[in-house]
Amino acid sequence: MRLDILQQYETQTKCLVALDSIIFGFDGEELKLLLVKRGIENEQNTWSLMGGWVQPEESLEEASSRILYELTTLSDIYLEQLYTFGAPQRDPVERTVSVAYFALINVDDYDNKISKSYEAQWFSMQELPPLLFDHGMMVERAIQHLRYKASQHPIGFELLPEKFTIPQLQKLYEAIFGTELDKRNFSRKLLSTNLLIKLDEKQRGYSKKGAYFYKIDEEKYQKQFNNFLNFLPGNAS
Amino acid sequence: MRLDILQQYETQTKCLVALDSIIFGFDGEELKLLLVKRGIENEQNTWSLMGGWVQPEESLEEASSRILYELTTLSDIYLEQLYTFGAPQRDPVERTVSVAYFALINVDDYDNKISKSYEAQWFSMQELPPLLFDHGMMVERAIQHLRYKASQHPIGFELLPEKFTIPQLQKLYEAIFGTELDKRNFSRKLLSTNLLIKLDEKQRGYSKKGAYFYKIDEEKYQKQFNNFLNFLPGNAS
DNA sequence: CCAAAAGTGTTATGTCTACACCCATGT
DNA sequence: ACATGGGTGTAGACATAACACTTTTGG
Repeated sequence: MRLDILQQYETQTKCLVALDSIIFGFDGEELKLLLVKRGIENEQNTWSLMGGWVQPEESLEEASSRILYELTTLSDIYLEQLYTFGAPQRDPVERTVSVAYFALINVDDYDNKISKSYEAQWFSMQELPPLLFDHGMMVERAIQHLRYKASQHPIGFELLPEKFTIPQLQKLYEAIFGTELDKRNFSRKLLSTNLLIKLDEKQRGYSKKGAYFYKIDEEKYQKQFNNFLNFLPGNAS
Repeated sequence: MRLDILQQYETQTKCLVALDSIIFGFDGEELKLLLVKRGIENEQNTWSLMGGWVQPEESLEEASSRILYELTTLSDIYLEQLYTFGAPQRDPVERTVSVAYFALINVDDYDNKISKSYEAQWFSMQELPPLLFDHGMMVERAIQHLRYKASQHPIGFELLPEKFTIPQLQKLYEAIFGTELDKRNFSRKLLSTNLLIKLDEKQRGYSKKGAYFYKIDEEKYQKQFNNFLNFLPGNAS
């Protein structure tokens, strides 16, 4: 029996194992996706998700943060495994199983630090270019998952700067769900979680009156990572 | 650029890609897990999830149904990708990335047809033996996911025979959530979905009065695979 | 002073929860 | 006739959804 099993290991064909990151950002108005240009075979200059290979001594999580760091020089990013894609012909060069991770970053944190070695660009979710391989499916699944997560967990904050206003947050949720929300209901629901701390400072320049900044109550946020809100808008029948 | 990329493919280390199935069943009283005995190195006679290797020409989904079929001779089983486990040392023999799928089957469908080549056995979720590798983590994640799914989607039916009674269904949900539910609220909520069709036939033998059988309205069930119930019990604060 | 966005309360509606009694039948 | 599980209704609490006016201030 023991030998049988060890022989089994030897006779199996191995696959390349890749990672691809669906990187969402928010610029205050629109939900964005970060893509890189990748030339490969006759798909030269196709836009693609940021990806890489898993290294012998690293876990999948480690690999995906490393790859994200290589592109953005950001660490401590919200990163979650999404789904694994392994259709035999998904990569025409060679069979590759790809584990997709989805990441949320604040566009402002990123913008300056962008590594020059990648041709990377933010795209509006409404105007995505054609994507490499099955990356379109990955993005589709990621947006679904983002909607679910945002409705159940206070995950939306990950996409905003440390200090943010309620109207900014509302715009973010409107962008994620592709719908309009009532600002009175929105702010009441949100504040009722007691996860937001109101600051004395107001946002200047955007509106005349100015909106108060809030920050997150990190402590409660960590503890209370369940039982959040039902943010599904009124017209979700 | 093109050559660079192709070279990259060649220089990457490949991994074994395995599949493991978390197979849930329900016997009318308890939620069960189907495990197989697997002797390997000094872990001989350890219980393990049913697993296998992905073959060169098959997708991950195909591989997991094939493996499930090999064990149960059942096809058309509810099967969903759960998570991919890839810690470098998770399999001491050789680095293996394992894609975990979770499956729901009706214990009655299975029992007779069980393939003799595997030493397989149903275990109560309360009395699981120690499991191989990181299979315990897989099971933990699977039960969490089952709870989520069962609360959001009419997925519980997959674990029951074609004809079932409301009390059976309630027992199933109680087993999944590890809690007691109010039968009046339960049946009202459930029937309000209009996904159940009441049959003329009554269950005999279990109770004196007998409970009516229901079956699922397949058509609606397929269409309405969203916006199901909030089944979280009253004490879920 | 006016335009533009911020901020705030109330009411009606629907949903959820808790709870208790009668029904059908096999023994 | 009685024990066992099946089946049903209601009232109070709570959450949601719809809705409009006042405030602030830069230009």
